[in-house]
Amino acid sequence: MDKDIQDRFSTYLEENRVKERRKTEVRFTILKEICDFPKHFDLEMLQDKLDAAKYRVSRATLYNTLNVLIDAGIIVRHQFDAGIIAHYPHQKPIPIQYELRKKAETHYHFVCTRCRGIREVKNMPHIQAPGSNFTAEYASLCLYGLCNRCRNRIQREAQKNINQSQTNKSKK
Amino acid sequence: MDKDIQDRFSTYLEENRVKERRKTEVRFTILKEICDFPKHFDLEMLQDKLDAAKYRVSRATLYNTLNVLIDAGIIVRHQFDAGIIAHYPHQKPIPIQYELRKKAETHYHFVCTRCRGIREVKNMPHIQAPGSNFTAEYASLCLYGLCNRCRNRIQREAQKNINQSQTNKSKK
DNA sequence: TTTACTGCAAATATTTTGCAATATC
DNA sequence: GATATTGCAAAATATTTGCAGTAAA
Repeated sequence: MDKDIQDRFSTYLEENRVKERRKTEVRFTILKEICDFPKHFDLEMLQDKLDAAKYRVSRATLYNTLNVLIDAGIIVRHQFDAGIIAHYPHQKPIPIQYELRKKAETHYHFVCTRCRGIREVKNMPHIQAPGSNFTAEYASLCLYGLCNRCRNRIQREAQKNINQSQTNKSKK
Repeated sequence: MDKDIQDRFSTYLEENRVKERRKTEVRFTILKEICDFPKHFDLEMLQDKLDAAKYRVSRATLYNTLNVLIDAGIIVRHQFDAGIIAHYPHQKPIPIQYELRKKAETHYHFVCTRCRGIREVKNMPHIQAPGSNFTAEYASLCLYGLCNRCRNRIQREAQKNINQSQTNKSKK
């Protein structure tokens, strides 16, 4: 499976779609590490993984390689907090995530608006685009809402507040 | 319609969902300008619009207000180039776009992978999420592909290349 | 009168670029 | 040998924060 992806990347580099592209050890090593991630990953995770493998790559090269891989159609970029999640002070945005496109195509993403957890949901919903004159190559669907844990937590907190206000009333 | 949105913002500010929030002239003025945009807009466009209205607002306040509006469920954030568009040197990413949530819910977005144009498509495709145990509040669907103009342009260019290589052959 | 909001400038974070050295074709 | 890639550090961008002054509750 990894082999298949490496081959596809090879073919892309041979194609010279954008300009002449070269097959380098750095690019294939980065791709190899990417293939090992079970889910999506961010830049820092990738950097750490390469460090752990004692393979030093500069940040600039990492950004460049990720773009080449995106252009090759091998990985996709996700920005999961775009949408309806506000960025408040001291609450850092979700870093941009990357994922093998092959994997991304088998599921969709559910983002909890409270804890910001990202859950992969296996069954891709059926999307039926109405008659239109463009060719969609790729669809990105992100659902926002509350995960079970946060929904329960909110309910418990609401209950606690009600209890408290009743206690306060009886004091008066 | 604007009135309705202003009222909803008012209600949100009174609710103190996150912490105490205050109704300020700045916030309502920004929202008023936002309501005027026919489509999505980015931070710079909003800043320019406020400048044109001779209304000075600092950048920090603008970011803060946008987050408050997102949290209030009045606007949504879009990052249209997350996905399958590579960021090459000298090719700036599409700036983060904002849009009235009400508007966003009536259409979806199609992003051309070549010219990066964003087209709103009126008919929202029917999305049927399979049985799952979370409550989706909002769905963001982005389709990537080639717009008609770019598809034609690519075809023309391909044809030109074929013609050229034939001319070269006959020279030899 | 308490606490949130605002503007400003500085600090952070993120991504890109210019250039010299290196590797691929 | 010509040109793309890489690493490094500096630059450009984008966003956040600290703080002092102002305004809303």
